[in-house]
Amino acid sequence: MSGNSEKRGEKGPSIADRLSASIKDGRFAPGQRLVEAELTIELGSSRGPVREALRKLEADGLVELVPNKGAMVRRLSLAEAIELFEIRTELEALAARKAAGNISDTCVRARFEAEIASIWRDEPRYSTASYIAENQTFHTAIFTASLNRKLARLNQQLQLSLIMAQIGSALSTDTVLTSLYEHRGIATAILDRDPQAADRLSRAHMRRALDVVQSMPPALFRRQG
Amino acid sequence: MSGNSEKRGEKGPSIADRLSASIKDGRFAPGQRLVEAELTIELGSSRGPVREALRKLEADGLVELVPNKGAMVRRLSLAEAIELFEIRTELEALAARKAAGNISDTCVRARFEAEIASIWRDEPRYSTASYIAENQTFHTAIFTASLNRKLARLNQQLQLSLIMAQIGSALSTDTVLTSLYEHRGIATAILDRDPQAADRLSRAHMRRALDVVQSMPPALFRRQG
DNA sequence: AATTGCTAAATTGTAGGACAATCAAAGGCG
DNA sequence: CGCCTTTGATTGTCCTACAATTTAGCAATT
Repeated sequence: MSGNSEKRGEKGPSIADRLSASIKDGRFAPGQRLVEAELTIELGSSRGPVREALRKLEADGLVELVPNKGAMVRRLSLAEAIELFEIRTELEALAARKAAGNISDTCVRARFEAEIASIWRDEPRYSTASYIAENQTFHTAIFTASLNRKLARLNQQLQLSLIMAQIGSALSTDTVLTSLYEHRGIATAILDRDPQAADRLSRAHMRRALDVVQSMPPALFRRQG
Repeated sequence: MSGNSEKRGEKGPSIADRLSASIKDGRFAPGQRLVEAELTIELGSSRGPVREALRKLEADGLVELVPNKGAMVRRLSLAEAIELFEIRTELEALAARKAAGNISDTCVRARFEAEIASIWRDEPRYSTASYIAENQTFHTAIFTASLNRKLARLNQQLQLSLIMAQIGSALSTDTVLTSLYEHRGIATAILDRDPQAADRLSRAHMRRALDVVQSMPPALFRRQG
């Protein structure tokens, strides 16, 4: 029953990676059920690996797993989004402080500058999708520069991508522009080796982003929060 | 090949729970290899569930999974322990602040007081093992009182239990006593609805605990860190 | 003697089939 | 109309088998 035989020879991305990509792309919509048998066919694999992949994605917070019911693409309630923002505020501020402390290292600085280069572009951001990607890249760059691997891993688990996927469509160009300016401020503080400013600006950025999220139409979130 | 047939009727703890308990108890030593076939016999299950359990424990940071090599009980390097402390400091301070803010709620207060009751006992702590358990209970109580479920889940993933299991044997009674007094200070600040004090005392507690960890013999940690 | 190369064993990764356990909906009955 | 039973779908688990990979041991060469 191996409909596709093209994957024998190559070591392509793992099952979990492919599923993860499908979710982030929106190919699987939030709330959609993920039936093991279907994924087995879709991914050309067997139930064992599919189950393991689902467990991994659950740990990453991308899917919700209900015993004896199955898996579905996770959809955050407003309350959950707020909880995530609270945590993220602290971790992001910590990462920004540490990044500012590490930025004297030539290697760290070079990599950081390269990764955030796109924020200095002045052309307006027409596509919210591309802004979401840029936003993700920027925040990840800070966590990378913190040189705390566990912190960088937690960044993945805090589902910024999920939140953005849920509210992204409702972002105004104004919001995007403000966010961009704040990014520049944070980046400048880090490059200036100013941990205090990096901490302060990072927290201000998160607070404003939370305000934006809270002003979104409730329909974007799962009810019962 | 079901050596044990006692689990058919009852819904006892899951495979992952039993493995997790075995690791935290120290029945499986840090660094020990966990071979799927052996666990299959030991747990009276089959390879499928065992593999899924190992994946879950990896996500919780209890075991290390190397592709095509297998699983081993995780052993932290000193650098990893320090990274975890950095993160934990921020999250614990956040949890303490929020707990202090929520403690006016009668329900939250009652539960919190019940869970931390043991810290008011004045008898000396002879057994480090029981102190480790008491310590874990105390910190978990704070995270619970924060009413941020994601935060409570992260608490589990920050492997306080692993760190304690590694260094526990080398703890002095002096250290234990100091820690106990600091716990009382934090608890008092929370019960007094004083977020600022809870934040400050929590950070001080973590800083001192980190100092203790850093003064431990390096042999307790995995090298290459 | 040390190093290299090869074979063999051990272990993981995956496939596929089978069946019990559980949940959700459909239908029958008072 | 509401409650109960049945039925179907899906997950949870077990089993076997085999390919892929790593590890260890042995042999041969330098």
